[in-house]
Amino acid sequence: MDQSDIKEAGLKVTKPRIEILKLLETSEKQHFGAEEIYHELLSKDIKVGIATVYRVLTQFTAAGLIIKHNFEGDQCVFELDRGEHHDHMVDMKSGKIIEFYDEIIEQRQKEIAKEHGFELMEHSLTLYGEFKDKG
Amino acid sequence: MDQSDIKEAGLKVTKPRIEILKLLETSEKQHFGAEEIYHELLSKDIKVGIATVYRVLTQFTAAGLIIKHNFEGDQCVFELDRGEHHDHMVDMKSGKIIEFYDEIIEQRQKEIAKEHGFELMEHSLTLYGEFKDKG
DNA sequence: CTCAGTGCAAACTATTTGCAGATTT
DNA sequence: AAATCTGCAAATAGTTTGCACTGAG
Repeated sequence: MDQSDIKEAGLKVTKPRIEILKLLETSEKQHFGAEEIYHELLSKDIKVGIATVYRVLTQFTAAGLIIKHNFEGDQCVFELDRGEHHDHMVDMKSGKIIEFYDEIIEQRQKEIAKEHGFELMEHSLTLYGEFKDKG
Repeated sequence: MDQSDIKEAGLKVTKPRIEILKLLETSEKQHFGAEEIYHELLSKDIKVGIATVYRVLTQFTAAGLIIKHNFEGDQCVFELDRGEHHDHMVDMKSGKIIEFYDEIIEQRQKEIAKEHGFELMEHSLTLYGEFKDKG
């Protein structure tokens, strides 16, 4: 359950932390901006400060509970780290984000890094475009 | 020459524009942050305001003369658009950036987009890590 | 001469931080 | 009780904008 993840991260189990993690775990939507999380909580009558949201997100990111993304645009986006790496496709009209994983690309990245004497630590691949309507 | 590119973009040929473009065209370094460009010009006794640097970079980006990147971290990075698409490897220690291009990855991206009914407009692939010393 | 461009300072947006009081353990 | 956490407001960093003046065409 939520609580244990928080505890294992060396953090006290507090309301804001429980609620933020719960939101990320149980929402259909997977990607949230900080302000978005903040408003989401407020709308559920959970009182938090935006500063706390940012602090918690930073701590969760450091603890590896969540992942922080720097997509195009001004604000960062967070998602639960479910342990399975994936990349993203971002719909520039609707803002919708979907995930994908491609073994060939993953492999090539490793090879390219190796060819360049580059120790690969992480990578970010994002496709920007638009989902075509299916009907 | 510089001037014509600026003119073709529908912009007047002014000192700040000429100098910013020249810097990007002639520097060994290919990637610059806005503040970095600003200080680079000041150090050459070219007086500009930081606001002008931002405005010019925005206009050049809109005109397709340069490309704006959102790497990890707080600030955007600009580089001349030499017309050849490429991705980046960023050394997280030194900040050094090198470019690469891989046809296999490019192809896979197109295929993946197609499979998802996604009209691909642009993409961003960045590898983060560290260059290993060669000696 | 006209309109776009510039510098400055003020405004903004996203995010961070100091601090005193509140909570977790 | 001790240490961490929180909310608030103030501070930052990067970037943008309003405005009166300057400069390109």
